[in-house]
Amino acid sequence: MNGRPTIKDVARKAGLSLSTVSLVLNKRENVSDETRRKVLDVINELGYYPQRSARGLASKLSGNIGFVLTDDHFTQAEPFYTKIFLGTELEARKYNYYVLLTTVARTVKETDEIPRFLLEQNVDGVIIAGRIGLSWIEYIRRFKLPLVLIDYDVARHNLSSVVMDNRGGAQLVVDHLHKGGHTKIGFVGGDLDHPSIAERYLSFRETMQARGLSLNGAWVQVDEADTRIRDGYEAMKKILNSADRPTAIFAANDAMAIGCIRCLKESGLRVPYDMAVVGFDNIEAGLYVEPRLTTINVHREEMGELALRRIMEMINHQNNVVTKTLAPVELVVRESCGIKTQEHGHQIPHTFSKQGGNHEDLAHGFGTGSRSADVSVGSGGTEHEPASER
Amino acid sequence: MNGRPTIKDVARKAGLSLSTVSLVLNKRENVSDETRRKVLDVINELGYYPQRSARGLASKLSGNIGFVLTDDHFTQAEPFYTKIFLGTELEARKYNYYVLLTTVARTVKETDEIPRFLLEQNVDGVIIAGRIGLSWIEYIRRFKLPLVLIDYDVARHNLSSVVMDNRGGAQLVVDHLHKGGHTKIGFVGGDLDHPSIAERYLSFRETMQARGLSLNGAWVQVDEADTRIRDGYEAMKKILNSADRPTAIFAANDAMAIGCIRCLKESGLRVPYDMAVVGFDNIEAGLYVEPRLTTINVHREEMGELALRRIMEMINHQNNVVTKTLAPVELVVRESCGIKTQEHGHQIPHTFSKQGGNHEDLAHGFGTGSRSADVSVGSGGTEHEPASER
DNA sequence: GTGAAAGCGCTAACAT
DNA sequence: ATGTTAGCGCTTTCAC
Repeated sequence: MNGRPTIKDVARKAGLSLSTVSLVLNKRENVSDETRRKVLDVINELGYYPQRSARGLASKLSGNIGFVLTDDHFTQAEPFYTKIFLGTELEARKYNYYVLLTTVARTVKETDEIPRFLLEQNVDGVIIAGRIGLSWIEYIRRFKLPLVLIDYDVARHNLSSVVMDNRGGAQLVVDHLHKGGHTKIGFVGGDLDHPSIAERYLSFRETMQARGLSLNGAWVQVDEADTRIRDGYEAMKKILNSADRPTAIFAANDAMAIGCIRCLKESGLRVPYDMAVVGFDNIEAGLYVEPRLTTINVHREEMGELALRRIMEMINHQNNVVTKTLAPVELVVRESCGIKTQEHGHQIPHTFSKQGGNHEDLAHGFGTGSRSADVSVGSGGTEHEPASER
Repeated sequence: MNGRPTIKDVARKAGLSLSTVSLVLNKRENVSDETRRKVLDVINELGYYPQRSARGLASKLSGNIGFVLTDDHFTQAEPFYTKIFLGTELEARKYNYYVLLTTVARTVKETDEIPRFLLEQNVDGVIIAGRIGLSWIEYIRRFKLPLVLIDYDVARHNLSSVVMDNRGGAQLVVDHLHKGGHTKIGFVGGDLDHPSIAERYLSFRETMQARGLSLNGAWVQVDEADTRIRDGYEAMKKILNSADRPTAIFAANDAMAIGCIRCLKESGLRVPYDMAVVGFDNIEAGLYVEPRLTTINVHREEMGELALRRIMEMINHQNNVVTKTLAPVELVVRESCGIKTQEHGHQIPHTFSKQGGNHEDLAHGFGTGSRSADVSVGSGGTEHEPASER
């Protein structure tokens, strides 16, 4: 931490004043090209880097962004939020910003620790990722810092957010099934309080109607308490009880879809031949069910990136307009939707993103011949196994 | 970011000087109790918090620790390093330190980005977690910052490290199998360049000898290129080719153990009845194989904690003695080792309808997502149930 | 376009 | 035990 060159050294060696060097450092316009060159040369020669805290103190900006995550989200096996964080971090480098990651309990309690970066004015903006207690959002708002939510939103708070295009995704699913010949499509959901689930559900209904497909109440089960495997299983059971059955199920997320598949298998039904199933989220487990799950994918890193860019805009331009950013989604076609059945050898329609194949590399396990040829979009993937040498 | 009270305001309101307030802030001894009380009261009243950058500039300490992780480690599904990071972060709060998480490629390339916190003197110490290119270690060493490795070590670099007790773990495994009546124990490994794998292997040999158990060369397969499922599968195949077969296999990690189990099942052998299998690491996937895997667990958060404490010692006391810290491990007994099953002679229930499914907690993003990774353990033999509700 | 000077909010000698 | 006084390394008016 010692003996490293300071801006003073640069100024002296360049035969210029501190302020001129500072202007160059901050990429201001009013510096002659010649001067700029000279300063840059000296900086390079000396291996100079401006020191963070000094900068922060003088500029009133910390150069940090706070990234808040509930602990359960951070440590869950599905690396959803870690990837979002990674996207944010990578993007932040371009702005020479740091991301301070902190986890919190779901809701603020009196006794709880408040992220210190708020109290110490150590961040210029805050990103909150994932569903979190309203109390946290309200608490953090009071600091009057630029704030962006990722993968979550609260209608009544009018905050900027980056969420995946849930509506678009639901539309992709319905259209895909429809094109595949399905007209009797059911929906399985739960926890409609969650904005993402609610949007998927609403968009499902809208798209069905827009395509002239009729909705059957018995095929739509959205009253489950949660959106986990068990809930999907239970919802599927109810649907199977109806006299007339749908030929395809759209599950509000992959966990529920997996539950549906289990239920169908237990009932002796074959997926996708007797019933097609499509999920949402593209979690890794979707690759391990049989048949592998057709689902909707979103580029997680991109979401983190978008949020960071938005925050930086707010910081740099005092631009506090509330924006709702939609991260594009794509359909990942695997076996569970039954469009390309091996029996009939149908082709996969062109409308599907080629990038879907990228996610195949999540494939787990190794081919010992047990798995039939992949029916997937894009190139075959590299195999990937759980942590070996970590 | 404005109008917040400064140390000046506190001093004025308390009728004291700046330095006295500063002394209180920094918990120095030479302040009368009365004065301290008064200052603390005013601080509370004003809601004052010292500002990070100002502190940093004056004290020459950034108040940050750099946490370096290779990107593949960070985003892998097994939340091993995220939990270590979490442990570090939680512990850092106690010291009022921030942890700057950054990911890097495996090895330093000329074109690569160097973690900026090094260049900007924005950290007081660095933690590197997981196996990483030597070039990185060498590069970072040059900054002369306190440095601690987690879950990795490089013999010739004489660095402080926190690693799990690999030798102790291997001993636990051998002793457990031995006590269960096994005397013919095989070992499956690979990539002996990895210090953890090498230690497990060496300790396996040592313990076997110490217990008077003979080693059969045909039962020890450590030449696989890697330590993944596939490698375990191949190694197991070789062992099964030997005329005389062991009754138990100790795999160098869980991935390999899973490979062993697959191979055994394909060969029509029953685990644990025909062959017991024990792994190492306690990865989640070990809960989803059938039978569920007996393994060695380490408290990940604790490892992160220990490293942070060590770094703080180095920073605060200029204590640069090199220390090797062992994080304690524990045996997690499940069905694959056959000990418990034999004793109690019960079947292994493993159906969705009864247990709620192994993937019950895969729900991501939304939903409750609580994954109680409770590892109830001990050679005491407590049965460990996967996180699932009913 | 460049320089001089005044801080930013804190810590750390050094006095008292 | 408390106060005085310099800075820490940078940004930012404001002159010129």
